[in-house]
Amino acid sequence: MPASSIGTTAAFIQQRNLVDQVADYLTQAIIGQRFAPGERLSEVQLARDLGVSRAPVREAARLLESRGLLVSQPRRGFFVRALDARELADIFDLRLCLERHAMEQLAGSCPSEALAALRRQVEVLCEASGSGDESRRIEEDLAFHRLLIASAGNRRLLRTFDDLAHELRLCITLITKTHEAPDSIAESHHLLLDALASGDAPLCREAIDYHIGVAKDYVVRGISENC
Amino acid sequence: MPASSIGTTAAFIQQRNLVDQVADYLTQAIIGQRFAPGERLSEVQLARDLGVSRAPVREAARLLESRGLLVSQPRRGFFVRALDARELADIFDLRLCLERHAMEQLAGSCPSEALAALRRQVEVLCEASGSGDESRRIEEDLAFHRLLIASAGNRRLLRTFDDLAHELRLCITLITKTHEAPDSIAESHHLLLDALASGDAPLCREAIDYHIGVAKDYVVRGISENC
DNA sequence: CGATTGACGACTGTCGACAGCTTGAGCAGT
DNA sequence: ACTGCTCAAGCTGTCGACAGTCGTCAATCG
Repeated sequence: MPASSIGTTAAFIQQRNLVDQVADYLTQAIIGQRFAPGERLSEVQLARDLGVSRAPVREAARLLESRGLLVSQPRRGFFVRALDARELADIFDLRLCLERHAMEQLAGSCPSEALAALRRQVEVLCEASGSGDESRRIEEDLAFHRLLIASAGNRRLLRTFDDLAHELRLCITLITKTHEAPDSIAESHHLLLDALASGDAPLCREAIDYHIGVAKDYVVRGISENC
Repeated sequence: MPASSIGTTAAFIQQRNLVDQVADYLTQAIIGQRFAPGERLSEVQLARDLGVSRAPVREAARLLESRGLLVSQPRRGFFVRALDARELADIFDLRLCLERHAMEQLAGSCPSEALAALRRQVEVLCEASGSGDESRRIEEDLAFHRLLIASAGNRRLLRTFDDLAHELRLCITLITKTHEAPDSIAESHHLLLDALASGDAPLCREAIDYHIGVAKDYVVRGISENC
């Protein structure tokens, strides 16, 4: 979805399920910081702007609420999620919890196809990292970690990660706006591959702990400096 | 601060909300097996039966979908979630992931008040277990594990557990309908307390692994025999 | 001058209605 | 008897409208 089309709001709503389109629009607008954190969103105004009725707007907003991008107050409406340092730390702690579980499970039995797929994704990520397109780098990074979780074979775990990924995408994007990400991030995924290949569970745990720890420090420090 | 006053008052006031009432009704109906697994639910018919319009029914159904009690297909509507053995195993695997994380974290630093609160909850659970009220026993059991997660201090982790708890409640209730739960279950929570009190991380991990493993075996075996 | 109250405006919660899609029954043809 | 088609009924997706509620701000009172 080209970022330019978001500006022409009414034209953008033309193709699929209205709810999904509105949800995509809202997601992009929040990620792109076109709504300020904590800002109140009016259903009627959004509906007017997008040229649809309130029903799909309301339903899309509930969807984003379940994804943690919006919060609602009864009879007051929806507000853009404002993340403080503590919530951010909680998000990365949960992320560590999920990925550590996947890593430890894969340490025991990681199918060679899964490892190969992860290796390919790291290559894609490194290439995206060199392209200078920050948004693409973030997506490929998330895609790698999603693949890691998916390789563990637990669909419910994957669903939980996908839920969390929306919040991750939000805070990572916000930070990247003001802080350059170090180039070493993409490369550091090789350490995860090495740990998986070794089949050593404690090493896998150590690798993912370090990896997520670095990312967490990077984001939490960025937030603390900004606000 | 008496937890009862604030909790019940707020709940009572928000209960005026039609969406929440419909959600409660649907939840109880699904848990109580008044809808068959996989059964299609018609928005119009539910609205007629409950004497409300489709809007709150639709919104409540989306809420239950996000909780994993319903699934939706575009232009086809909502269906009662039917759990197979694999999904059940996935649910308990995720539960282990979350609780293991909380236990390992608490092993390092478990405030004495938190440990005391957990101890009290185990007593409540044992008493409920002896009362013969299966529904109450399940709720007190879930309450203990919720308290365990909450003690770790990560709100995002707690939210994830709360989401999962609806699915847990569903499958545990279904199993309990046909299979008597062994009395030892309530008592076995003491092992978790002992592990926490010891402050030994590997012991904590071992304790929760065993505890969730027993519960998982109990439920998965029940499902396999039933279907 | 500060606190209180009451009216105004905006918004959410809820409702009934309509169009297009899905489904299943019934009919025609083989 | 079986397969394919038609069509009617029911359903979801979406819409516009109304009523009750909340925040705001000015007028009033201590």
